[in-house]
This record gives sequence, structure tokens and C-alpha cells, in this order.
Amino acid sequence: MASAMNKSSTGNVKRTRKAHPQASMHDVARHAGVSLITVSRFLRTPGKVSERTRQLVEDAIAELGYVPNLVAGGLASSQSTIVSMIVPFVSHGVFAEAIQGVSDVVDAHGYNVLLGHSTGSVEREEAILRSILGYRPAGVVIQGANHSERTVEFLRKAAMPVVEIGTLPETPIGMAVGYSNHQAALAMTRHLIARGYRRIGFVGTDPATNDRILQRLAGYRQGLDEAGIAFDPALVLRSPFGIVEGRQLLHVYRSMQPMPDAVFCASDLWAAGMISECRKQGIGVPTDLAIAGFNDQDIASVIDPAITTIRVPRYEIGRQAGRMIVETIAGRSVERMVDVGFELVVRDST
Amino acid sequence: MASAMNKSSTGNVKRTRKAHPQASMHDVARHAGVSLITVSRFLRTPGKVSERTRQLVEDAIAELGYVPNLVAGGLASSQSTIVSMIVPFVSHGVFAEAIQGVSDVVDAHGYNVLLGHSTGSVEREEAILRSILGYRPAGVVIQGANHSERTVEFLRKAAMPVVEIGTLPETPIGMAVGYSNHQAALAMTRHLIARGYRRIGFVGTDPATNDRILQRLAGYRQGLDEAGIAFDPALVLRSPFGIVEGRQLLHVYRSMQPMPDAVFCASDLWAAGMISECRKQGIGVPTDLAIAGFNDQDIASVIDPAITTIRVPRYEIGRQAGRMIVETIAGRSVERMVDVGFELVVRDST
DNA sequence: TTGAAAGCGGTACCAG
DNA sequence: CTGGTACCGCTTTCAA
Repeated sequence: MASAMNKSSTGNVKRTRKAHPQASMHDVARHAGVSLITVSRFLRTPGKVSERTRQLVEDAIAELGYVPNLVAGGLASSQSTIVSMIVPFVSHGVFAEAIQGVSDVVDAHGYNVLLGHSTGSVEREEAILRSILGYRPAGVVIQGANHSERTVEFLRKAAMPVVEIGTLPETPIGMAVGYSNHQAALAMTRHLIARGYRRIGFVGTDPATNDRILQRLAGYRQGLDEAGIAFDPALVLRSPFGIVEGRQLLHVYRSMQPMPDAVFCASDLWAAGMISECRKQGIGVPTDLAIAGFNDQDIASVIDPAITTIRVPRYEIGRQAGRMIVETIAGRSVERMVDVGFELVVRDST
Repeated sequence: MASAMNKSSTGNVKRTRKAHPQASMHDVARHAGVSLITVSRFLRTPGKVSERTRQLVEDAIAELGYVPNLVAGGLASSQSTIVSMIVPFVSHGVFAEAIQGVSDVVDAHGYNVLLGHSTGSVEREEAILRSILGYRPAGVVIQGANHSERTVEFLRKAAMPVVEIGTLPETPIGMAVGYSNHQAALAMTRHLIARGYRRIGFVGTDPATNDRILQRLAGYRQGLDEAGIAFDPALVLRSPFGIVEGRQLLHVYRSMQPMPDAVFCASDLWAAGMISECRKQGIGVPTDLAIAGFNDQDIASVIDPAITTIRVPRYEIGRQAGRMIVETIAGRSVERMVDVGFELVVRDST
């Protein structure tokens, strides 16, 4: 009965709920004089329709400006073309590069990136994830390995490919691509010690909410230990990211007795701010104070003196993460963990 | 008949297509001993269900870890919680900031950002848009006003709020928020001329594919005109964005006869590269060559000499765009065009 | 306050 | 090569 009604009324009679300017597959089918399923088939497996039909449908699609409804398609097929990605901040250069990497790869495979940002809070991350999981994405890329229990639980239960990026977790949820923040910080600390610096400061965000900073701090401490230098908590400063913050931090260090002879900033932005402020104050870098950074952002190579830093292939991390998602979906077996490494870039600031 | 079957078999018998680990609303309903519709109602209008039912459903949801399927919901209600955004590059600082702005605002209203990047090509932009329109987003934010005809057509036909950002188009597709690239470049050119520079170079990308660069170029030319300085096409260089590119451009300008006495770079990155290279080559800035930038990125304030540039509130642009989308959806009337202005920031490089 | 039935716009399986 | 039918998981009338 119901189907007969649909038929006789072309199935659109009841569409009074709201104006629907977008053409549907039904409209295309009618326009082309074929059945709806034929249109679907043309879109999905063009080889299985006759040349004549192909032409008819093609014309109808063009004329109507038909855009397939992925929402309906996704629901029907239980398949999604969304890859979702969660980072602390979109506008931080290092994350933006990773996003670009993921986007580049998944776009090429017909997926789109649904973006969320957690502002570095695990609670917000959990909320974002819930919301994003509502779209039943084909995969999830998430920054770091520091998540709430429920976040992890959701991710496991969702049974979709998950890639944690920017770190190498001990127990990854699914897959991971990153580098050892610990080793990178250790390498930098060793470098500073080899240069003869003994009283070395460390700048980071709150290690309790940022697993990568926590690991860098650990690497820093190991470096000190190795050299028999006592760890001095007073030399470890916490601050939000930023150049302006870096300027202020310099003054904090300057007021210390005795002053440090070097500072390892866990981000180039702080280092750049400190160097700029040193110039203003007439403090010699690295003669009076050595300053090291992390990430090798644009700023590191053009500021004077150029910043000694750790280079990490952020874009590559994104690309790898995208690839791992796509390959997993395609049913190919994929590495559980990819270490992209890092590079100590020695310049003039140390 | 069909419904009877559904009932007697709990509606899940035929679910053999694939393993479905995600709980559905149906599962929640069964678990709570209520009908499916009651669960839906609880989620949508909690005030309309009894206290007892509320408790039952709440428990079932928690126990099952149920996450509402937005795909199905969106299809049924013809409503979307996706705002899509298209920019040339995610990883360019200026776009990343705008993305963050949009994301911050729409997130707070329960929307998520679906991201696309066009690599600056109108063809790719069109392709991205088609794909993104497949999700029937609630709104679209798109960088610039330089689109293909079909892109514009699609956007108009889609009948959803559209905001073009970063520029003030003469004939916006829907709404727009930005600033006058022409006026900004004019202001900078006037500044350079007022400083006494006469032979002023200009660096941009291809104006044919970037409407903002085109307008900056026009502003630059107007500035020259006003001062009675003849426009010399040889002084206008095209280049991809980047610091390394800036270094190379310096050498191009140095090889000119006569050399320019100032260069207006339509992006700080070029300016930073040029300044850094000048330092290496022993060229005085601004004594031998004045260098101006655009965007006031981080780099501009810490490099020595600090870069004279144009500050544009990118994050604010994103926020406004997000707000305009959300307000439009809510049925409130919204400005068609928002001018966020710009600011000439005079530093030491000119 | 609660429920039944009819879709939303497609896709998958099976038959013709 | 083409079409029918039964859903995908949820929301929206309309009744009860």
C-alpha cells in the first residue's frame, strides 16, 4: 500500500516539511527516465550501466546540479567518509602542519577531515570526541596520549582505526606515529651540557596536562643526572605558549640568584621571545645566556641569533597518520607504531 | 506485517551485514524498557518525559555508552550540525587562526567544523566544495572571493548561510567578513613614500589566482600613482610563500639596476627571509633597503629589525564568521558585510 | 506522558 | 544491464 502511494505520487507528495532546494537522487532518476537504483549504480559502479543510460544520467546530474547526499549514503551503507582529528589548538603552527598532512592524504582518498580542538583539556577532549563520534567517522587522529579514561574507553569501543600522534605511547589505543619527546629533550640537554652549561633552566606548560611536556621534562632531568648536575625545581618554569610569555620569562630567570647560564625552552616561541628581550636588554646570547628551543618553527632560523632547536617532521606525522587510517580501512595491515624521529639542529643561540 | 516482524524479532534480526558494536537508540530503548521514541524524546526534550523514565533512559545510555548517531539524526531531521570551512592551506598561520576562531564559536553552539583546503586552486576548491556539500552542512565559511562560476552557483543553490572571509567582495555570495586589502596596501605604500622611498618593489603570489594579492597590488599601484611615481612592472615579483623564498627574492632585487630602496612584501614570511638574508649579506635594513611585510605574524615582532607590517585580526574574522553562521541558522538577521579593519604597525624595518 | 507509523535519501541483496 | 524491496538509525506528525 505504502509503496503504491509512493509510486503514484512520485514519492514527493509529503515533502511539505520544508523547502528542499537540493536535488535528490530521486529527482535525477525521474529526470533521466530511469529508476533510482540505476542512478545510484552509475555513481557507484559506472562500468555496470549501459552507455546510453550513462549519458542520460550524466546529463540529468549536470542539469540539476545534483550533489550526492553523503549523510543518507553513509547511513545506508554504514560507511563514512569522515576522518576526525582532535588537536589542542588549531592555530598552533605545529598542529596546523599535522592537520595539513592528514588532510592532504585523506582528501586524496575521498575522505574529509572533521576537526575538533580541546584547548589542551582532557575534559573538553572527551566532550569533543563524543560529539565527533556521533558522525561515526571512518577513523580518528588524536594528538598526544594523555586522555581521560572515558575517552580511551569510547575510542576502544568505537572499533575504528585510531592514531595517536606526536608521541610514542607505551600502550597506544590503536596506532601511533610520533617521536620520543624524552629522547629529543635528552639530546638537547646533552648538547647544552657538552657546550659547558651547568645551570640550565627549563620552560614548559603544565606537565600534568601535557604528556609531551612531561616527557621532555623527564629527558631534561635524565640529561642532568647523567652529568651529575643536581635538578633544581626552581629553574623549571611553567607558562602558556607565546612570544610575549617568553619575554616575561627572561625577567624571571634574570631575577634568580645565581642566574642560569642556559635555558631549554620546550617551544621555539618562548625561545624567540627570550632572545628578542635579551637583545633589548643588552644580554648576550649565547655568551651571557644560551637559549634553546623546540620544534624548529619558522621563527627559529630567522631570528638573530638563530635558535638551536629540535626539528620534528610535523607534516610527515600527519601524512603517516592519514595513511595509516586509510590503509586500515582498506583492510591492509599497518604498523602499530611509527617513529618518525627528530633532529637536533645546532645554530647560534647555544 | 513488516512492523509485526520487527516487533517480534526486536528489529535486529537482519543485522547480519556487519558487526555493529555501537549501541543504537533501539538498544537503549530495549535496555530501559521503553519505546524508541521515548529515548529520542528524552534526548531532545527532556522536560517532556517523566522523572522515572528519565532515570531509566539515563542509566541505559550510560551503561551502553550510547552515542547518538548524528548521521541518522541529520538525515531524519534534514538538519546538520556541520559547518564546513574551506581555506587555501591549513598550515598557513593566518588561516589557522581563522579556523580556530570559527571552531571556537561554532563548537560552543554544538556544531563541528568540517575542513577542506584548496591549495589556492579554484578547481580544487570546487572539487572540495562538492564533496563537502555532500554532507549538507548547516553553513559554509570560505576564504576569499575568487571562486569558479560553478562554485558560486553551487553555493547559491545550496541555500545555506555562506560567509566569505578575509576580504570585502563587491558582490558577496551571502555574507562576508574581512577588511579592505586594497586600503591596507595603500596605507603601507603611503607610509613608505612618506618615509622617502621612491623605488618600491612588491612581492606577491600570482594575482590571477589570489584575489587578496590582486587587491594589495592595486593598493600599491594607487599609492605610487598618488605620489606621481611611475609603476615599474619589473619591480613586482611573484613567488610562493615562504622564508626561503624571501631569501632568494632578495638576490633578485639586488641584481636589479638600479636597486629598489624599499620592498613591500605581501606576507611577513618573505619579509623575514629577506631581512635575515640582508643581515647575512651585510645589507643595512632599512638604511640600504627598507622591507615591509603584511599580516603581523609572530615573526614580525621578534626579528631584528622588527618588521613594519599590517595587522589584521584573523582570529576575530573567524569568530565573526562563525557567529554569522550560527545567528543566521537561528533565524536572526545578520549583517551582510563586516569590516574588521586593519592596522599599520610601524616598526624598525622601514 | 507515551507510542505507532511514515519517512529522510540512499545502498545492498536478490530477482528479472 | 536494470529494477524491487527492505532496511540504515533517527525524527516527525498524529493518536492514544
